[in-house]
Amino acid sequence: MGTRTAQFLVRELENRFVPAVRNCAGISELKKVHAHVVKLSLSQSNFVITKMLDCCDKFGDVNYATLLFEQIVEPNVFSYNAIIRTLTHNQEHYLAIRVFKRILMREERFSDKVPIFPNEFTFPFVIKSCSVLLWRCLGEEIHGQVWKFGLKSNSVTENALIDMYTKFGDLRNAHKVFEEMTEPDAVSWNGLIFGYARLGQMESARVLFDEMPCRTIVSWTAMITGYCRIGCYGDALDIFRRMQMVGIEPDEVSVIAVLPACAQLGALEVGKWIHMYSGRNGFLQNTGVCNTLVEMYAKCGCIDEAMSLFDQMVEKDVISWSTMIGGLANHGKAHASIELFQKMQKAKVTPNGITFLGVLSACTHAGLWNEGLKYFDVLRVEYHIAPEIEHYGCLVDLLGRSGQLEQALDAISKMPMKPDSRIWNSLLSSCRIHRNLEIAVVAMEHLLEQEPEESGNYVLLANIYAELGKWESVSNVRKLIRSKGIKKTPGCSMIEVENVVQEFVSGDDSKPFSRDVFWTLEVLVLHQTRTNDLMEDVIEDASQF
DNA sequence: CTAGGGTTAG
Repeated sequence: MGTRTAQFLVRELENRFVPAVRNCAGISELKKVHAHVVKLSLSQSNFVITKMLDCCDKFGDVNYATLLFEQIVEPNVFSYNAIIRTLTHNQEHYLAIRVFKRILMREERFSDKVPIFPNEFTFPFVIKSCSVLLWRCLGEEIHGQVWKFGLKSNSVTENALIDMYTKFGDLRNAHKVFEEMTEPDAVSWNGLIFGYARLGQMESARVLFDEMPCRTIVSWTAMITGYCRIGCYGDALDIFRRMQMVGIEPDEVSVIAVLPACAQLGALEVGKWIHMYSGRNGFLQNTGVCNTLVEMYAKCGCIDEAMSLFDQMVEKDVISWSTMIGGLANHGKAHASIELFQKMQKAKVTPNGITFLGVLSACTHAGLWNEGLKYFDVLRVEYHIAPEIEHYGCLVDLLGRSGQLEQALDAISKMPMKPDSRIWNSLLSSCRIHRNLEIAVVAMEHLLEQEPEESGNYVLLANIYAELGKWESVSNVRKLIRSKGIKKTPGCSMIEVENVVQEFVSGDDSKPFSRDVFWTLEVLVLHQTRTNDLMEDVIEDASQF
């Protein structure tokens, strides 16, 4: 039998494994196929191993992939690429780069062997891993390798470089790669747009967006995300509408991107339309779409609608549970929120730090101090979550509101991070409830040190003095505000009324119904005689109109 | 035999 015939037969044998590996429904099935591969002496076949590595990639089993790869004595560029791809796709970025380095080392150390050069299928993943790790000097080194291996005009590689530099916040080099491209495609433009969006520089993003010749749905979505990131939700909605006007049908990702804007603006009608649209197009199978819809309904005040959508979801992840738990807590339904958390544990979904923020705030709102303190321990001891500053905020809230002000102060001093203004604010308002001037002064000192320009802090201090009947101190604080020339930052909120999103800025009388609003507010205030001090300024403002 | 971009909870 000639060599050519033998090669043909081996190839034939290898090909038979392609459908077998492709049809594997999980890693255990792949292991069975692997057993056959070994039995037929094909465990060194780069072709078959590459197919199996792709399968590991699909099911996210990095360990098995590593095992498969490490037993090949002579990997070729296909198997190297497959293992790097698997590692990058499964967030093992450091390992991906280690394997890449092995290709380069091999070239130096085994010059007698068949050389292996990284190619256009290697670099996009290596560059991606490098950008996730934010490893700048390595990124520049790899950029050099791209030149060395003659890939500086491969568009996928160049686009990966653009993406990498924008992730580093290095728009200069991103532009440089872009300008050197012979024909930048949509991905290249989108890379730059997203780079500016990430930095919150939406004017620059907008210039590129208007200028680019080949806008895709990804470009529109990048703009929506960017506007949401800097809080320009109205602009995000505008872009979404314009996208539809030019005839682009929203997909799952763009729906997920625009719904937070609806939630923040209270644009319920748009949100409802997206819900219907998602139903028509089968998007409700997508957990992310449902998660953002639940969030939107909760933020727009439709907690029952949020709950029924949550109940109907085909698959709930940790975000779904956290959103619903937090939504219930924000609606004052503390017991329902805590119950749902217990259901989540029964459903064997592991909560994370954000889940506990919802639970803790529910406990605070319901006055379940001890329950809340218990959960603070549960998150640390049972789930090994390192509390972040927001969790300490909840802890200070729980201790403070239950009147344990010394313990709250003690907890703050034991925080592993520097307490910020929100922490001191929380303590301060607890001092006000429990009329503790001593600790209030401590909190106030820290607060004014951090935010000397924030007028609200002085108002809060004045209110505490007022509640304690120290009228002289009250007028001293007011004088202080005036002498420092501190301006009040106007409060602002938005709500949808008859399909139009209305923005309210405190003290603003330009709306046709401002009079009614202020009048209603006054009625409400009259019912709140105990908090007269706090509302004093509001009434003062209102009476001008 | 293989490749790249946009997405959700505080």
